[in-house]
Amino acid sequence: MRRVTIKEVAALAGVSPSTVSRVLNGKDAGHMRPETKERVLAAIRALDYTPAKAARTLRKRKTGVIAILLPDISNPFFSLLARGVASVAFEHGLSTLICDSDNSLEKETQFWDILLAEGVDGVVFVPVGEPDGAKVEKLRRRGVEMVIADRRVPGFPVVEADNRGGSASLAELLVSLGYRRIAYLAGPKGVSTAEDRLEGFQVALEKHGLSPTVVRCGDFTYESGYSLAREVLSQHPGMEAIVAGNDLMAIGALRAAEDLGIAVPRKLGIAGFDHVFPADLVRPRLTTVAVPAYQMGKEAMRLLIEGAKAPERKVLPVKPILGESTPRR
Amino acid sequence: MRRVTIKEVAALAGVSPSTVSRVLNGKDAGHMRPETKERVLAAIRALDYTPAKAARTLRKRKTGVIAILLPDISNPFFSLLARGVASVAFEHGLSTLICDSDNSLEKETQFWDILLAEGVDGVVFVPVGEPDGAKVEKLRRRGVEMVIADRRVPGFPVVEADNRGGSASLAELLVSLGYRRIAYLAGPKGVSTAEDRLEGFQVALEKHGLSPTVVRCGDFTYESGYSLAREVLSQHPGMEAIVAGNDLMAIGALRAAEDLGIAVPRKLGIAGFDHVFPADLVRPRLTTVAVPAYQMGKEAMRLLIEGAKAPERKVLPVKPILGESTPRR
DNA sequence: TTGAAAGCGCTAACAG
DNA sequence: CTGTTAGCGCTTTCAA
Repeated sequence: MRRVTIKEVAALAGVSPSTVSRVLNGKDAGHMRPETKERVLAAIRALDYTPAKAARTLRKRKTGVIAILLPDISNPFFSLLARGVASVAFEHGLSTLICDSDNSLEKETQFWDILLAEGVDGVVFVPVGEPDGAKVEKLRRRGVEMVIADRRVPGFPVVEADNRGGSASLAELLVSLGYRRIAYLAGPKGVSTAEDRLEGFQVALEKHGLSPTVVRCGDFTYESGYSLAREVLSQHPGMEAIVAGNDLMAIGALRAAEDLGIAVPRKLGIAGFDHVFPADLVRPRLTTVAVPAYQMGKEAMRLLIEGAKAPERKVLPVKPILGESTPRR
Repeated sequence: MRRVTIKEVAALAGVSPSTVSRVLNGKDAGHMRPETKERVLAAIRALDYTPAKAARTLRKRKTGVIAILLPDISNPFFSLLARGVASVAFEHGLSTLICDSDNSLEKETQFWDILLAEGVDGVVFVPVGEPDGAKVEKLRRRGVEMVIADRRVPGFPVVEADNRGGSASLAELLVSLGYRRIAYLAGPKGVSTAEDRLEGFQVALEKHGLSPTVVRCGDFTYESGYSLAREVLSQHPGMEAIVAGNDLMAIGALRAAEDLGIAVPRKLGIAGFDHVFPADLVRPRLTTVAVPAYQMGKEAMRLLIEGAKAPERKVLPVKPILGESTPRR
């Protein structure tokens, strides 16, 4: 890749490289002859010069690149979150490296080394499960800033949704609609999002002297929602509602009910969490809890920029959405 | 960001930096004492050393980073495509910079400068519309490899779907089902994908002495599908089918019909293109044409790696999917 | 207000 | 088989 260098620009403008560098970095405040500056700018334009970031990085020890490491970019929740991160990064002149760990802890671990080599200035991290402690510790020692999004990891700043609260409201809603026999299809163990939602739900039910009739664990995918729901519905014929840890699983459950000939919502209520795009596409429309994924990405990136001054934890409000998958009374 | 350097490793291993470098780059084939190599490896492990990519880049004039510049990562078609690109890049030890132009030509243009500064080795490019010729030409002059995906740009290697063929098959299908009065909601002008699909459809209809009753242009979003369909359906009460340039628009049309109280498929047939995840979620399930987005990403990345040796154009086969949104007869 | 010089961490000749 | 040397393109003292 042939490059125009700062030297060539300097030569054309009849100045030294340092002068060009000063113009490039805005370090000419007041004390540079406007004429000189103009000559430099002209040379830059003439040669269509773009400074090499690698050289700059080497010198400044800052890459101007941040990474977002997440489980699956084709999951609408995460792609929205990623857009939020990228938009704030872009505003601050930072580039965004999107790293898709493909729901694999192993791949995630490999990425830590890549990010370290890449020398990213910071990372917004959505862990697959329990992250590799040693690697993460190494990053921290090396001074790479890190903010966790959507899920908690002890000892790191985090931006998350009010999962317990949202889940509790959802439980209240279902109870008020008259549902009693409820199956809960949770997300994966060890993921705070999944656990908070389940606990929030259970605690709220207990206040009414109730508890989920069945609890099963899935992995937040459409497929796991489908198969768990199928299983639960065949084993428990009188089930009144299925509540899933996220919308994708809830939509899987909806399909399972459909395939089993169980009418939703007449015979079975279904609810999810997240309010991703597909939740409004299915019929009946999903009852769910809206989580501001895009804003979560933005907030996470903001915390990353603020660094040490930032709060250790930011909780975003959520909002229950009453769809048509849970009418009754 | 404190860094362990190659010098420190060399010192600990009691060798010169070049020796460490040789180990790092596998340039020790045969002619290095195994014992020396072992000492170096031990030192690397002891210090938990990771080479600085910036320095390497500066020296080798290769970053090991490729970019994928696309209109919207939260569009399921593109996020799948991006995953395909990233997976092949990962296999080859390349990092992937995902650049979301947010459907804006201006932002897209800004990205070209960023990518140039970043010094990416190559770009998989899904243009928003007609790309900025000057910028793209500059990239090429600077030796940045580029492959276009999904849409054609004259003069660049491209991986695309058989849009004309797929659209023609779809037209045949609809005709055979008995549809005659058909509205076509096309994608944006100037985008080859949109134009090919429209033309393929028209040509196939003409063979039967037919042509679309109405043709409108949208922008491939759910919203544009919704509003165009609403308009068309109110203005042309007897319309038998709406065919959209992609699934998102088709789903918008489905919602419009729903809101207008027009029964699909009893009163109106609807078809899309792409076969993205949501197409199977809506009811009635969408009749569409499956485009292998993930594979398209993979192929694009492969072309990028093969470089000049690669074919100039690769067309991926598509497959019509008969859903429930177009029964009849 | 500007220039000269040193060096960020690495690799690639060229010696030895 | 391994070390020495000279940069890659930029920023940043320090001096003028």
